[in-house]
Amino acid sequence: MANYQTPRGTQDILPSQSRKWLQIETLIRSVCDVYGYEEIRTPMFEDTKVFKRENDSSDMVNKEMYTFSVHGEDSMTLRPEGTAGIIRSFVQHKMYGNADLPVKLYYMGEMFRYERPQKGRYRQFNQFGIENIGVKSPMIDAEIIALGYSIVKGLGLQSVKVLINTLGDEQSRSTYREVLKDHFKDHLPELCEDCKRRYEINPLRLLDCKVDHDLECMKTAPSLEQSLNEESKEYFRQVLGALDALEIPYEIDARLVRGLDYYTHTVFEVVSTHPESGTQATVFGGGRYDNLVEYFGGPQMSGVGFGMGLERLLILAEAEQVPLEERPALDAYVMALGNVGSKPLELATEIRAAGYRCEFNAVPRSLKAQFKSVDRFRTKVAVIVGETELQQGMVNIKDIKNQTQITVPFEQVIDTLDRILGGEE
RNA sequence: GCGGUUGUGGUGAAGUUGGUCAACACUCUGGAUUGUGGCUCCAGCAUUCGCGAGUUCGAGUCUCGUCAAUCGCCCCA
Repeated sequence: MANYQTPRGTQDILPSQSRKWLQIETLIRSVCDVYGYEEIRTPMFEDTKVFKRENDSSDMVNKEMYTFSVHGEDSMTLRPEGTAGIIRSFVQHKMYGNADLPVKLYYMGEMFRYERPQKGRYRQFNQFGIENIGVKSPMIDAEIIALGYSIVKGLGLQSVKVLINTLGDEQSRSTYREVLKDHFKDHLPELCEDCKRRYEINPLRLLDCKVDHDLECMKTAPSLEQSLNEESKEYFRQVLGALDALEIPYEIDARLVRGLDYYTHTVFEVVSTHPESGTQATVFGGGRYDNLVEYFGGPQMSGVGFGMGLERLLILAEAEQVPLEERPALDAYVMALGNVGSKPLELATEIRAAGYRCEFNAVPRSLKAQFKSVDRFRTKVAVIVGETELQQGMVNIKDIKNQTQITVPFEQVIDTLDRILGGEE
């Protein structure tokens, strides 16, 4: 028969892992809360046009999407990233009319990309991200980097660094595009196949090619900086100044241009330098977008945001031995000796109602086996229901740590637990 | 989309030039000890080696296909 298993590039998150997920998610939500970002939940799929924008040349948009159409309706696509859906929602609900700009949103959830899976790269993956829309300020660019940075640091990750660059405003950017094309025009034959393709669709990406890295024409390529207008330079200076003031270490990486071509001004990427992260080193990355809101039909309004891959965060947390939560110890385990009917379940229910984590023995088992369960659950108190005591309305309560045992009437079980468990905290 | 490596029980894994019983360790289950465990001792736990074909008298071991994981390229969170 068929062997059922998770589809390629997807994974089951089992309880031992989901505890860690919950821990990370909780940390993220608390940081967002402090920074005044509120959660937005948009659909898992959108009209394909939301993700496939005109003039967008990235491969992600071109071929890595899960696109489908059912019952002859419009083409839909499983979201490959968070920003597009949020901007769509921002415009649809006219959030630009909000009295308090910027609008500060965060999202967390599954994203889908048809790619070849690798460590830290899956077809269904979880991403957390924020978008700050409506106010264009270098202070906000720095603020969101600080937010992301504090999550990474809050998790205890050490080996990360912030890479940052600026693409300048629309004008600077297109000026540079032409300057670059001009420069490489005579060197086209030397370039690799990918670069020839990039030359046409997105010359900016020529700069971070790994194959042609050492070519002479790469080294002599004009830098983006020369094409920046004064306004763009000043903007970037202020972003860096703010990062300095916040004592966030960064590295300016002139090659950093990022994949999505809606970015303007600041782009950044926080990468891990830990060997475990392999080639999938980016922990979070993003940048400012001046024209996206307008593209979706809103007013001319700038925004800035980033996306963070949670699987990677988890991999890094484990690689750096960050202590993640274990299953909490059990407060009480109700053991059954002989024929005691439903009494263990009754007691367990009562104990649970009192707010204690409690398990009970449901099938006839030897005392030894039951004590093994007690040990495995790291139980604090064993409640032992025996036939003899049951007839007298009594039950044994054993403090596992101190190895002391007393016999009390049913009515005093909770009081006794309160005393034992309350005393140790 | 391209190239490399790997795939044996719940877990970690041995498996020699293809030749009966698929080692060992941990976990788990039961017993010694039907009502008080964590030590010890004993016993049990893979009709089967990712899946499917093929070669062979015989395949975990060879071939092909397929699925998956992983590393690198591409791309990117």
